[in-house]
Amino acid sequence: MKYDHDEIIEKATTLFWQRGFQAAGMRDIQQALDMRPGSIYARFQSKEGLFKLVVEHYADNSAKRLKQVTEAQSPLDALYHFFETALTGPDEQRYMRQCLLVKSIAELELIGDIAKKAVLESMQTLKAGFRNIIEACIEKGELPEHTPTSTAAEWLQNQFVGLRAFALLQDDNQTTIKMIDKVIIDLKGQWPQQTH
Amino acid sequence: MKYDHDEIIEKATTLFWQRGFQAAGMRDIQQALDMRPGSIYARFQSKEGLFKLVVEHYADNSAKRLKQVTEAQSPLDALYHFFETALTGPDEQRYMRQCLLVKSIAELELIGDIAKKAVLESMQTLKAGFRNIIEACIEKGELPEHTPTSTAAEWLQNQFVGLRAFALLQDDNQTTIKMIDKVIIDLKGQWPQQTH
DNA sequence: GGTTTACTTGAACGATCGTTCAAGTAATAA
DNA sequence: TTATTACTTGAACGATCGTTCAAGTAAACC
Repeated sequence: MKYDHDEIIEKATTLFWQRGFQAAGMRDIQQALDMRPGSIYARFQSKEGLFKLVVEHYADNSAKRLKQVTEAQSPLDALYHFFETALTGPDEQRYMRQCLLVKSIAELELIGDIAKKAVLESMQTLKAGFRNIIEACIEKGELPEHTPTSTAAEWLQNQFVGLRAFALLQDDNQTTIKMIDKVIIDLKGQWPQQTH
Repeated sequence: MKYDHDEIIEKATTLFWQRGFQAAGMRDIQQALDMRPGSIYARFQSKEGLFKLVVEHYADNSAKRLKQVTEAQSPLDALYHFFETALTGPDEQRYMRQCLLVKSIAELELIGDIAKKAVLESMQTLKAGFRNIIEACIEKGELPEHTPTSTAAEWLQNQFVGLRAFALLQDDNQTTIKMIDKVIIDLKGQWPQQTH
């Protein structure tokens, strides 16, 4: 085995993150990984098989970072910095502002069933991660007791998705930070009632 | 001229909306429009040229609907219904839940410069539309005077983007409506201060 | 030492991509 | 009536797509 597995996955992650599944051609992949087609197919069976591993690797990484937020002394502060880091990176890493999973959802129909399943399951994993953060905030008294955990988790993930699309187009970090501030304000704010 | 221009654009819009720019192949387009390649190229010069017209048509349409919201007796109620309509359509029109522009942003790098410009300009148009709605709400006393118009407009557009991605994956309309309720609550809520 | 296993190479495959073009048609202008 | 214009047709182009495969290499196991 000539090539290191983790190194391959990381290089592939960068490429798919920058270009998306469809636009990253096999020849791009071959060049990025410095591997010949036969090697890639012997290991990963197909472009989709490689992408599936990339998605899982990405989701694992994201889940780990959300867990760190949960375990911080102030989960709410940590959440703020998590958003800030994800959304205001340097320009040469601008592609990272877009969530790989969300980007993949946009092209979900042409990805293939195996990787599609991996994407949707990863979204569920992240949602659970956001939920844990909310619960940690309540436990530490940073959010009111009556905060509807499940709804707030879905809402928070949703804010994250929206902000990543927003930050991708945004040149001014100050504006992005203002949006993050608003998220924190609204997180502490009112929630819709069950009854209509 | 055998084919009606508006009809062509509308059929093309449906196809691009469902599939995206990249995934909609020329042969799909030929079939959807019932036109041969030569006809398409004589009129639109390229796939990108057709897509540009589709984007502009879509943006015009959206802008028109936002203007109707602005002119309603209760812009805030109208805004609510605008969100509801866009996000909870029937299942066979699920593709419409995704904003064509946002979907296009995800594949902005492989679209070509002409259509790319059209997409970004259309986003600006819609942002202006949201801003007008905010101003109308303030004028009618449905939102506080001190609401920061520009920030709120960007925020509102951002919520819309996030919700469309959310609703695309969401089977339960009740959950989506809860999210819309939250948007309206937060729109009336606090806004981040300039100072840090 | 021989066999197996896991991986690697790179030329080549068929399919599909966006696009071109010579030729045809029908309406309008001169 | 002829020329021009705007559009239409469908076969075909070269490029690129994801993938295959026969052949080679190197470490592991018996």
